[in-house]
Amino acid sequence: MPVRRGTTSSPSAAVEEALRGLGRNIRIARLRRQLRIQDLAERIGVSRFTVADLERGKPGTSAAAYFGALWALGLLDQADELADPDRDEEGRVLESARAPRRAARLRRLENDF
Amino acid sequence: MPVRRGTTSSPSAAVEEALRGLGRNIRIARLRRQLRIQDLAERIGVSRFTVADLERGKPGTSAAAYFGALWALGLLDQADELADPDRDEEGRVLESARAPRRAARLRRLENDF
DNA sequence: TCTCGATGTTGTATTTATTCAACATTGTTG
DNA sequence: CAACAATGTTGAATAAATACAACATCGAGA
Repeated sequence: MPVRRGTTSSPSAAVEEALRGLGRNIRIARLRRQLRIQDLAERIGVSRFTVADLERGKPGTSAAAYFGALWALGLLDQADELADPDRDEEGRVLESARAPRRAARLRRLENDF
Repeated sequence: MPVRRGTTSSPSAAVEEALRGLGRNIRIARLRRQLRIQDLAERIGVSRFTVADLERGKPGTSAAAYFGALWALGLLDQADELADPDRDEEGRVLESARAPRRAARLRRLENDF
């Protein structure tokens, strides 16, 4: 009986789409820099097959391969903004709604939201 | 003799750092939403161990796991900007400075690295 | 203190990614 | 057209990710 393997067997459509888009962008950036797949692979430290996979947006390929490609293309700094807490408006709202700014020290919270 | 495995054996320091940062951001976003590791894992479709790995920034973890976490947290749309060709100034300059389309010739030009 | 829930840690089994060779396909240039 | 370069494709071997159980740790309450 095959063990359930959610990651690669059925990632959500949104994730697949996002990874395909990222792969396309990486390929465009590589071509603009006139690098062969082999060149990019050597800079990252993987085989040309892995680079080909990642340019197709293969979900199971390691995050290090994708980020390594960004690094080799001089685009890694853009990754710092991903899920940046300062830009996570929803998260900030949720947090501040449950952790009052000042008046929480006098008595413990009794509301259960 | 062990086969060379660049991806996970020695990703560049910049990539490791970027992935650790992404993992930290994902963890903060999860905590703000009051989700347990287990909750996030179920939404993504992986085990709690994989989520724990990705929050530590483990390089070898699949891109689908990272992106799945972003998706589960409602942060996946930010990934569209990654390596966006429209924002790749260097790439655009390189391309416009040259007429042809594909990376066909030029093997003597990139001797850096 | 004790219990409980969440998370960390470790060892193992299974599934998968990764690599590579060989060959096919495509595109470019002479 | 012919030759070459880049990339695509397939099948097999190996290394690694993933899942899981079991146990440890840690903090919050009662």
